[in-house]
Amino acid sequence: MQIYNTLTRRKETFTPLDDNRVSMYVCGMTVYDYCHLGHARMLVAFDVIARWLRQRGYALTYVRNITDVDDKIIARAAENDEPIAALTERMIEAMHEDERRLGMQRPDLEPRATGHVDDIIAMIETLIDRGYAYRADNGDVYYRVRRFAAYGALNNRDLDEMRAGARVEVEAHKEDPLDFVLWKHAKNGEQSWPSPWGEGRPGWHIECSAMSTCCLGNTFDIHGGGPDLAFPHHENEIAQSEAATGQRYVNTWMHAGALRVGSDKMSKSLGNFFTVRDVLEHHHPEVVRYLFVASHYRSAINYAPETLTDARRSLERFYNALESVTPQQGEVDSGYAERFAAAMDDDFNTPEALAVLFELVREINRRQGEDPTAAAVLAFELQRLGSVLGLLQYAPRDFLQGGSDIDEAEIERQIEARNAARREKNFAEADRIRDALAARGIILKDSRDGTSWVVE
RNA sequence: GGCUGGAUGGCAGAGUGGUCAUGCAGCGGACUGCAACUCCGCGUACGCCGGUUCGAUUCCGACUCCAGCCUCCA
Repeated sequence: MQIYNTLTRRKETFTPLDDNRVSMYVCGMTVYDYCHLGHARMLVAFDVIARWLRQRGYALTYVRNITDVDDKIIARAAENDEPIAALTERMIEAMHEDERRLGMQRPDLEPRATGHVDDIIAMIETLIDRGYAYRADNGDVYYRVRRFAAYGALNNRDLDEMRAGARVEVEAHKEDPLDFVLWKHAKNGEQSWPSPWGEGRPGWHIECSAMSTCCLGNTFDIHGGGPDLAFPHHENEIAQSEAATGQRYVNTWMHAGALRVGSDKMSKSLGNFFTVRDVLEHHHPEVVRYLFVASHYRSAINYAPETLTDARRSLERFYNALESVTPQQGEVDSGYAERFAAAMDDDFNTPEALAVLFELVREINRRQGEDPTAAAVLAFELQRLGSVLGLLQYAPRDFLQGGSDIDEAEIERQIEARNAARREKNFAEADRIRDALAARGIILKDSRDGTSWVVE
């Protein structure tokens, strides 16, 4: 299997540290608001990656953290006038619901920052002991970036050049503008924990170092995250962990591509985001998932509401094929599965894998007439491979008819009336009924077995 | 300015040194009472300029443009 490694900027043959066991840590959400589509894109990307690693027979431990202590959480809780824990619990629950609806498998572990404060403090103490961190006179603890020689390796950055262009605000307590905070001293009654440096709370970067090491060990196989985390977050994690343990931190770094809106990245700070729950009001969850899987996980996706309409049409092709056959297990040409696997083995090339599935669809449709059994067996294969991507999980009829509050019995009555008219060769009346339904977005499909309908 | 990545047919989106991506949309045909679904067929796509090569969209170099990161962000 080949995986693109951000660290080396090339595809590499993937070899786990421990035989067939794979350890993967992905940076998750800061839970102060609902997930938006950009988050969903990243979550789906790593869901597919996790699914394929397991499909390939690896015993995967997938860890994704939850950041439940942070400036924004504190600010939002104050804004809402609610306790921090109430806000974070609410958002975590919402996130899980979004995930469930998007057909995601849950990570094996979801450590929370607040549950690992002791580990965080211990790691900071080690860093101080080793000279990589210092307590400033205001009670903050900072990481001494220049002390870590390899700093910048993940992003191919040179410290001095960064400094030249840096718009780092003057922070009087830092020894160097590049230093970043490990422990923040508590200000007037903020949520805080006792520490050797006084009451305070962890900085953002340290929690991931502490939790990943805690869950997966000093060195593990894969570390992933969104496109905007490579710098500085992941760079800082490497600095913290390798300074603290003296060992290599991560072998393979993976970053998902951005989701853009127009020409901008979708982000909370730009305010141009669509929440997952809003989008799911109008679109089937699998359509959203298809949109992401139809692009390679590393490339940017330009989101516009129309892109989901296109995605739906493409998915309909799959479901149209599945609707007319009853999938059935049996001997099947392994060519499709092999090409599908080859695509997925090549850095999780889902667009290529989908192309194989579309070819499978064509063969199913072609065979239907003369060899229904072969078609049924191929349909089973289609569903099996689709499920690896988390697709084709719905009953075809439900997918094709879904999406609105329709009175099915009433539709059936209309269809019966139309078929009666057709039997009497009263095509004017038959067409009138069909057009009336079409005006409501309901499309009829006549076949040998009768008339079915789908929502446009 | 520095660092990364990108520019493929109407749109989306893979890929490759020399016959095919794939999907949507479009066009022609088949099926159908007519449609829808489906099937068959069609469209001289690879940003620009050089170079290497028998041959480059694919390799190399320059250029133009776009995006992300360099600050909290998935």
